[in-house]
Amino acid sequence: MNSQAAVSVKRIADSTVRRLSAYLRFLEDFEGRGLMTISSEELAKRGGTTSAQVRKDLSFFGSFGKRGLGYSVPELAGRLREILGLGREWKIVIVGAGKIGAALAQYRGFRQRGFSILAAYDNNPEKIGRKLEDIPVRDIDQLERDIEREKPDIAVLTVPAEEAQSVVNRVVSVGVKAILNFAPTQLHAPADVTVKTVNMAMELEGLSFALTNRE
Amino acid sequence: MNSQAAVSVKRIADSTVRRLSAYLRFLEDFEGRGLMTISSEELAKRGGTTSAQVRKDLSFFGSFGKRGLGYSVPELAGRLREILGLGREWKIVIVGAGKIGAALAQYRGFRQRGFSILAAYDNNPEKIGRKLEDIPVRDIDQLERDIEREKPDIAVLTVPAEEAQSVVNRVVSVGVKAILNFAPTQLHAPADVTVKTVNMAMELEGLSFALTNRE
DNA sequence: ACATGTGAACTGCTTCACAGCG
DNA sequence: CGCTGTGAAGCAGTTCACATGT
Repeated sequence: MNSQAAVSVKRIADSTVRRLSAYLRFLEDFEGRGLMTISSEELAKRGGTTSAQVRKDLSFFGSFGKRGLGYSVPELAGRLREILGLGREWKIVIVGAGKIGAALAQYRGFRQRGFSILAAYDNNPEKIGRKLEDIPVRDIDQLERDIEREKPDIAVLTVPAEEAQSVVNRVVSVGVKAILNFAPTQLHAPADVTVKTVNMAMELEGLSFALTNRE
Repeated sequence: MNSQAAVSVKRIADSTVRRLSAYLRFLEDFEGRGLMTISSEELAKRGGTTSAQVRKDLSFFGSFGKRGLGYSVPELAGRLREILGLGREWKIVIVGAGKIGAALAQYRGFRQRGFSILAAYDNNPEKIGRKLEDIPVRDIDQLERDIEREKPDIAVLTVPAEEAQSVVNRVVSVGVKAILNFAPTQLHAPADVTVKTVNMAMELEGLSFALTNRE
């Protein structure tokens, strides 16, 4: 009934997208083992959720299963890649070539999923001109010029908290619409810019809370 | 009316705890600037939420404000530290001394909030016996023995995805009740063990989805 | 017979709106 | 009067349960 792949008729919840991402990982695992079909129940068990949740998540995008049978592993994997926008290559710049920036630059998970790192930026003259693995470290003064020319899709922020908002303003001013923030600070950006923050301090405090408040 | 500090009468939502953590950060910022009181409205603006949300979040734990005035910055900061369990020192072990493990070992945010890293563990003989900054890298074979002796509160996992579940099983078997997982995989643990996962691949896919599905 | 797809019921987080109190 | 604290209302995400299709 619904032939288009990624129709967001309704607004899709963040939690749903995260689960789709998890399902895709399991499917790739199953694909590697040569399994051809999988049920919502099996997918649910792996992902720590329920079969109804799996079916509901998928139903926002179409009807990919066969009643009485389950889902075709390769087909569903393909559909999920389409839905998640993993069919194309996304270009990334890393802003901040400190410890975390360097670790990310060398993280192989990026490439594996079609994320290609163009460059890292820093203001430290010691680092500018060097390479992280095979990624050039450039002067942060070039940031806007380079972005306008190379049009990266995503900016990854690994600068100190105090500088993060100013970097957001700079990359947004030259058209970046997606930001992955590792600085432990709340960022403000226009509504058409998606910001995801990974905040280790916050996660640790969540663990501290959990350890403290259980009877 | 409610004299105890951290009474979880109701189950506190994860989202609430994350916001409390954010409020504390802002309060520390205000404290540094010598400001003495703050309203729920100001706290909300900074945190990208609403004043009602701030008041509701705090109301789960008591009545810390003064009507017509707002909150005392130092008092509220103290209360939040108490609620989040930041009054004491938490002991951490890092399992996996790869790029990310090394970056975390050197991350100053841990110490600042009272998280003290005891050691890192790896199975690579090249790394065992060395130090990351001033944190010893030990043989992962010692993991259980050391945990039983040193009783760390939190295990941070920076091992490959394939090994993550087995490390969970090992640390849980010797009493660890809180895990911060950086491996891109779904982990299963007993109900009394809190697991938080930081999954960069998932965040990136969330950005990919957002970039793909907007009209 | 079996597993999907989906309206309906439910649960729980967020927002509203105002009473309460400094 | 101003801002907190909080029941009540509203809304969104999850779970239920069953009709549907193979």
